Amino acid sequence: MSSQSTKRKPRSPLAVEQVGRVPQQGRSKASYERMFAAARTLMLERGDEEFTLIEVSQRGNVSIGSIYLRFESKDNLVRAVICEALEEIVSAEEAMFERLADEARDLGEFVPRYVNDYAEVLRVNAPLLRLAMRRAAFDPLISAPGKQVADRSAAGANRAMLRFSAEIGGDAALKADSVYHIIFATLARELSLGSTAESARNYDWEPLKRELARMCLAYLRQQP
Amino acid sequence: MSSQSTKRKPRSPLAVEQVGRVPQQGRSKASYERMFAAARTLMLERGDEEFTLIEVSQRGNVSIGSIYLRFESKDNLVRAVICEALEEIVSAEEAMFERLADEARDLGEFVPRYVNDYAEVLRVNAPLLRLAMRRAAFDPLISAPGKQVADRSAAGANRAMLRFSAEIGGDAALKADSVYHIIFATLARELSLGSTAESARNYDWEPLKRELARMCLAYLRQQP
Amino acid sequence: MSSQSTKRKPRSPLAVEQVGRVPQQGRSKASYERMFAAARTLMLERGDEEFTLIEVSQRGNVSIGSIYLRFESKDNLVRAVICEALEEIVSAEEAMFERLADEARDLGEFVPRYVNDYAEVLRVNAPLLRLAMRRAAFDPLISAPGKQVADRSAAGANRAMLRFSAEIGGDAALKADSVYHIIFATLARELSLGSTAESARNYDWEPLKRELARMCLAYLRQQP
Amino acid sequence: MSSQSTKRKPRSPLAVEQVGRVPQQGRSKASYERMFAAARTLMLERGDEEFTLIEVSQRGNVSIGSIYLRFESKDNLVRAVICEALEEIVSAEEAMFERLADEARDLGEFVPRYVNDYAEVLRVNAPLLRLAMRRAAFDPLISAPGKQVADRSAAGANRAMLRFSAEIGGDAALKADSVYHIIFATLARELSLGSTAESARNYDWEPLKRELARMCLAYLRQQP
DNA sequence: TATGAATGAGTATTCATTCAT
DNA sequence: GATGAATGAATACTCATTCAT
Repeated sequence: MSSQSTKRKPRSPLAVEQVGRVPQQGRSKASYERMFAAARTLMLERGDEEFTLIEVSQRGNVSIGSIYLRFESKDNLVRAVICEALEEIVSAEEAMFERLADEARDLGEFVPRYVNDYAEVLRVNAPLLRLAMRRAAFDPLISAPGKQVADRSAAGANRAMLRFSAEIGGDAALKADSVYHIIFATLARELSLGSTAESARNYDWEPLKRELARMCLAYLRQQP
Repeated sequence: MSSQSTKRKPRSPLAVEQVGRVPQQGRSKASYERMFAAARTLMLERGDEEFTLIEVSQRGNVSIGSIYLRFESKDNLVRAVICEALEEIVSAEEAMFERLADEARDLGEFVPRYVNDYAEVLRVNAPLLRLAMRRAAFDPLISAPGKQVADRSAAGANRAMLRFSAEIGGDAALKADSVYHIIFATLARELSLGSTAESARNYDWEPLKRELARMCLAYLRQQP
Repeated sequence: MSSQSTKRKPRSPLAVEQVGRVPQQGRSKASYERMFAAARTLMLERGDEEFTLIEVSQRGNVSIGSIYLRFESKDNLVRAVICEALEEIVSAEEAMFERLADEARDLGEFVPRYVNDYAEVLRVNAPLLRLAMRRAAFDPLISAPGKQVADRSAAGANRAMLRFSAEIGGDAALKADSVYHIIFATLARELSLGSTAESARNYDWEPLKRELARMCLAYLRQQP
Repeated sequence: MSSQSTKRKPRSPLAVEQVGRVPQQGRSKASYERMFAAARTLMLERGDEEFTLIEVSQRGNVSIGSIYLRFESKDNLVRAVICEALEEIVSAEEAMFERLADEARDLGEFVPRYVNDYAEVLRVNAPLLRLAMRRAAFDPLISAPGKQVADRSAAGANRAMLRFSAEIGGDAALKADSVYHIIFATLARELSLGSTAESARNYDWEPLKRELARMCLAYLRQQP
């Protein structure tokens, strides 16, 4: 009703906000940003738990107490960093789907572009996404929003593909869903989302994406 | 086949041996087995580092000192357990390929069976494989043998598929390799071999395998 | 009796006032009351130090700074609450002695009534009295007024008993003083005023009071 | 049956032993003694929790880890010290009762001696007994053995008095029990067992004991 | 060989108090 | 007067590794 609800974009489509309150005022905000950034940097350098609050305090130039003023625990600080990354991914995907909707006129155009663009979204966010997935394995406060992100992703991809259902032979919904899973699994693996053994991939990234798209297209178009 | 296989049983096709010496004699061997088994059990219960050498000592009924006599460090003990699991996987895969060679007469028979059987091999070994992949992300002494296992796996799959290269349209080698990667990625993801966020998968396992096989077949058979 | 009692209501017969200034005006006073009440409640719930000024600030709806404006420290806030309780005890005892003076006509009437009524006064104030005694063990700012309360108590009891000195055999003053000490010690113990090990007393309260009175009477009346 | 059960005095009549294992061998034992003594000293200097494990480690010349080898936690270390004190009190009381049994021929001899001797037992052990009683207020692992000690004490005193029941007028058992409670309460209070406000007692100790004994005797002998 | 007691560095968290606004 | 965000010192506990016996 008020101006509030009309102007603002709905912050966080994820149920993620509860972890750490963002202060709104100037100095406060700045100190919040510093500790958040310090934590983020350290997490990227070392892994999601391999850092000390003392380090955050020193790098971020904030007192230990300040950290506890915003985040109830080290865990919550870690979660906040991860959740922010999840939100960024959601935004990036949304932008990607909008772009694809304009550009792709048929399945043959859509699939390769989707594979490429989605790969790019994941690649850009891979470092924190890796931490997110690792942590989701044991932390429900990460697996829940993580699941949301994954579901959105799947839903977006399915919706996009089903715009071309006329081109799809057989059970279009089933095929689209399978395609999404296989694409995500392949890209995730290539980006070592899930910390794989062969992290230093020597298999070529570009050919894989191309063949992956071909495979999906062949499958989608195939009549039963 | 090689001279290697005639003289002694081919212990560890992997370059893994440096990690912990297996004593050949009775009492020593028994105590080695006990500490190894205790560590393996604890790793499966809690994760690859979430146990204490004291716990190994108690459960395995061996002294702390004994453990250090066989394994230079806790890390090496963990590595030994993981490497043994990798070897088991290699064996299981070899058995699988032999079986498939007898049973599958054409690509249409081979691909679905391979997907199924490989899925089973991975599923059975998933718990330790998960630990292996997690650890490989930061421990070169695991990522190296892990890479070997992966390469063997890929090579085996490629070789098997190329027996039917006549049925494959276009660049058979490229396609086979792509297929292998995509199958592995999809199965690995489904088994959470990389600790994914959506660990409690609600997507159906059986349909995915079926569609995965269809996709691969459609792709392989497709003429350029 | 004295000039003191005519001009103003005898606020605090104890040398306790230094601890926290009570503001006289409306809003200020109200906020003082709220923080005081919040502290008192928390102390009764958790013990005299087991609460946080942040909790006082939240429950009492006052800012941390306000608390420091009235009380120089957390310790002083605690002291203020305890001292108020001591004053209440003094009032209750004075009322009790006035009542007893009217009702008790001889030693045989006085002693049992005194034991009963004093027990009641202590019982009602036991929760904060317990905190007072605990703290007096190490805080001179509590032990001093605590001593005053105890001395008043002893003096009142002695004075009352000595009204019946004709009935007392031998050194009436010594006997009265001894009786007071023994009565207080026994009641205090029974009320766990001093945090005793056997806090859940199973010994019966009523018989003890009766026998305690008998013991005191037998002693007081006994000729040397 | 074995020599074990005949030679050894039954260690710890209290169910207290579970808190911290006493090592039996030389060097181990010595280090145990050092950390125990250091903790005891610190507790007497500062109170039962007002010390740091680092201090124990330094004063006792043992590593922090060693402390945790014997005591699972700081709390358990504190408990062990307190429990040992409780056991000493039990021994001292037993010795006292044996002595009194030989010396006291009638109630008139027994009561004053008992008051004196019991006062001495409590006085000697007062410092740790104070800590014991304080802690018993919130720690069941102390209140339980504390209750045992108190019950033994009461039972011993009752038994001793009832040897002279012929001299006691009326309900001897009730009177004896009342006398015990009142004596203990009075002595405990005088020794500030329970951290009293007037810790620096100026009332005379000796007269109180004398009058306390008189009071009890007058009461016990009084015919109903 | 085998033992297992001893070591001690390393870290998340709390909360009374201050002081810029 | 009033506020409440910021401070930072202080402390129990873990566990891989060593080495005297």
